[in-house]
Amino acid sequence: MSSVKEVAKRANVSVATVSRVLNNDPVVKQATKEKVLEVIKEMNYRPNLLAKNLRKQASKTIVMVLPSMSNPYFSEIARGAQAAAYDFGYHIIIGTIESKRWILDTYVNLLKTNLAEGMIFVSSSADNELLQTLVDEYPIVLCTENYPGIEAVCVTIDNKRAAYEATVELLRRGHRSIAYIAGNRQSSSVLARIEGYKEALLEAGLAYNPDFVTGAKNNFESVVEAVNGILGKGCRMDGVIAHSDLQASYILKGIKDRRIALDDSIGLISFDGTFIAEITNPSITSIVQPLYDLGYASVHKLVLKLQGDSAEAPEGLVILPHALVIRET
Amino acid sequence: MSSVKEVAKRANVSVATVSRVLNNDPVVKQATKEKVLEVIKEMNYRPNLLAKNLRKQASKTIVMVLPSMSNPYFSEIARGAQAAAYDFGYHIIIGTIESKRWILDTYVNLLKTNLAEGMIFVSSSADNELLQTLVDEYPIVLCTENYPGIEAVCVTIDNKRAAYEATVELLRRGHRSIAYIAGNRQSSSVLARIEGYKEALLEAGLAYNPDFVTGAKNNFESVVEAVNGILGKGCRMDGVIAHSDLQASYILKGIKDRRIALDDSIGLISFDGTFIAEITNPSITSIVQPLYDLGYASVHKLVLKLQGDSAEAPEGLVILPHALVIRET
DNA sequence: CTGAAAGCGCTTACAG
DNA sequence: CTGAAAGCGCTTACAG
Repeated sequence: MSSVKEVAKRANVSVATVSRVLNNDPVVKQATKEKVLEVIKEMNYRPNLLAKNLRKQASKTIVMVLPSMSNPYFSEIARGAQAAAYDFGYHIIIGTIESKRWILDTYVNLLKTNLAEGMIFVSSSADNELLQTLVDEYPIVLCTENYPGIEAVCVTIDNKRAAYEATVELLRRGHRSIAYIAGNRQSSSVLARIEGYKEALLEAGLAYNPDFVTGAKNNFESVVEAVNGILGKGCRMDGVIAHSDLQASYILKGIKDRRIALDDSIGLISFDGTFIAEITNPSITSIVQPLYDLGYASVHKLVLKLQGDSAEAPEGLVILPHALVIRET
Repeated sequence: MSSVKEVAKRANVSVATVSRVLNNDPVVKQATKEKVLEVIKEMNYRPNLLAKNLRKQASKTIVMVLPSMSNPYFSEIARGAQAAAYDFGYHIIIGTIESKRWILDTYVNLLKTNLAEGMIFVSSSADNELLQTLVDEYPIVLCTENYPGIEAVCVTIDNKRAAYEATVELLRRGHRSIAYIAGNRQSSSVLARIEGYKEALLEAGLAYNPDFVTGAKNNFESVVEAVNGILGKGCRMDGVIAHSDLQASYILKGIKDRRIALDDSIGLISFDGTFIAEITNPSITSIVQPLYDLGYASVHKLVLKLQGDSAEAPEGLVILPHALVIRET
């Protein structure tokens, strides 16, 4: 209810002075400052940020879009992003796309209507075309998924290396027929991971057989279908690398339900390392991604861009470390 | 970059007319409207919502706070809330508290600085005292968790009834020593559930023994400790009701890891019915909550409040239906 | 060190 | 049906 005007009147100063106190302008005389602060407290005054934002032409708000929240993979990233936004003094709006274009548009509109200053795309939340037009006009950061041809900072892990390590681990255990259940899209991370998988096989003197590689959506039926598709080609497998913990958990469930003709003693390694990998039976060996840090770093880079700190202006790839954690599979 | 002013100039009308077109004021002559719309399109003009918000003294934004996102329980609620916000033309900021007071304060500040118009508290995201002061000043809706003495709409399920049904199911199967692993706090939902559990026992002619009831935090160690706490009192149990799917999954994990001296053939029923209950082995029988609907309805009620539609002004409890879904435990 | 005044980009009562 | 003007609550260059 109260405004700078009323505070000014009560404190016997001008609105300019109140504003200066509010913004910690060191030019204000100590005594004046104290009086104003006292009045502010006494009136329980809070500045109207709607006005401040308009005047400063800045919302101090960023948005992060993710495919969904149902996978704990994304919630961890969101958690890191939230912490970073707070640390750097920004508001953050976290939205899930759920594969619906109109939802994505809602968030993009925040940018277009000045309600947000920059945006972070996690995983494959948008297509190349949209991304290109946005990158030209607004500060954008990519998290997890790089887009070929798009000139934007991308914070991710070394997917190729990680898949390489997972494959090497399975080979080390003596597995020789390793299937790769990839993500749905031909995204850059999927491609990089398959590269790493391939490299490890070749290094071990094994042939790369495309029949052992297929994609699956993030639901039980699709994963069962994917594994059975490989099996159906007459391929026998003794190891599997899965695109996510969730996918791996579906494989275990499929095996248990006899929907998949495999034994759960199969070598199984998944990406992500969320708590999902720990609550299944058997628990799943996985490539643990630094999810919190990926979210945090993405926001950090975006803030750097917003503040136009050209010295630290981030460009290109930011690679964060992953780790292979051995569990029961 | 462009503003109503520039659009007005190009269309040879006043800014007032442009604004009327923007807001679909039917008073504008069709021809004028068309011309303005054309210029808007041609200039690719988007209104600056920072200005509109200030002028209208409304941000068209609501905030929903949840304890965390790591439990899919909360992400489903958030999903419903997001959909509702879109349907009713509001922006929504979804924040997770992570048990940190400073994070909660961040979101409360959105209210105090006019950046948000109303707030939804999911589960126990705030204490009674804070809630009371907020309810006095702002439109507030509670989701999932009712607070005694706080006069706010609360959207939830019939927790007592649900726990009653879960207990009856276990009794029906012949279980006679049923433990209740509750949530951490003495919240109203926990209390209601214990009531239902108690009622079912008494109806079956069994005694209610407080030794069989204990609380646990949402992590593995705490749940193991809770179950072993009951076991340590010399209580033998053949059935367990758990506060959440996650807790139930920890119990199964504890049994498998031999940290809990029970067999996984134990009767186990959990609350929530998220996908967690499906990926465990064995899968968990649970009380399925209408999570998406709880989120959706919470936003709907809040919007009703904001629009001051006193006819539909919501008051008191809104109870949504739950369902007992039998799985393997 | 402080104040008067302009202005951020909209909307809306008022007049015509 | 349309326009001129005031005003939402701030911040900031300018003058003193």
